[in-house]
Amino acid sequence: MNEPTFLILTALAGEARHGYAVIEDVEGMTGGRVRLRAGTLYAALDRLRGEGLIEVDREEVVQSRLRRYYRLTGAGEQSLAAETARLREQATIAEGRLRARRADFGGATA
Amino acid sequence: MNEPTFLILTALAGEARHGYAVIEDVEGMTGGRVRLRAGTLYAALDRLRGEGLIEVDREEVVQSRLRRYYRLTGAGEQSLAAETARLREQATIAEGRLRARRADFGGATA
DNA sequence: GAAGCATATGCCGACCGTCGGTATATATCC
DNA sequence: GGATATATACCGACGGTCGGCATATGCTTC
Repeated sequence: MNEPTFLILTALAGEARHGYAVIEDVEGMTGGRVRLRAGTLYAALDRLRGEGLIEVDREEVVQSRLRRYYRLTGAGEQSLAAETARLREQATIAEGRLRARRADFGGATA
Repeated sequence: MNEPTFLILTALAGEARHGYAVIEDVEGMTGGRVRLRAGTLYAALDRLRGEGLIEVDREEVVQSRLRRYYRLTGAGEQSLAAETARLREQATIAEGRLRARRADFGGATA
């Protein structure tokens, strides 16, 4: 799973959100580092819907603008949980190796 | 940074390794889940070298087969550390939301 | 009142990185 | 002799993201 996809799923894990709200939530979540492009977001939303990881929650019209809200499905929740566990494992492995490296003073042990 | 790239960097964080050894280390590290394709690996190795994140450590000939060993550069180490921190942060955010969700019994609070 | 920005969805071509296969070559195992 | 493991490398195909554009409305600023 790629980063944008993971972030979109995480945004929807909080609560049902419409597309633009996902962009904003992801931006806040990443400290401004990631601002999803419209093309990326809506393509991913369609794809994720096709995969059954998210579904349309409801549609609202606010100030004559459509808002389509999405929510995580059970499969989406499981998928996000699995991906999160994977991320954590990989981070732990990488951190361990990085730490061992530094204990070496850059490789000059002797 | 994509997963294969991250895993390659992590493999080289342990010690200098040649291409095929990276494939094996990544396979072990992921519990057999990820077996890098030759195309993916060598393309990534070339790219990473171009970006200055890794460099050739040495070359050996074992049983008339060439082994080109790569190692992480200082920039590569920093890059991997930053990526690892990012992974951990995102995992923490996602976990928090998933936990909050479950505390809700799937949204039916009332 | 025009310009610019935020909101909101959506399409499109370009690009990057990975996949999957193939090529090449040697050694080992059955 | 054929399959598998080792080891590097190239290639076309594909998927997903980028970046830009289109569309439309409302709000703010000048």
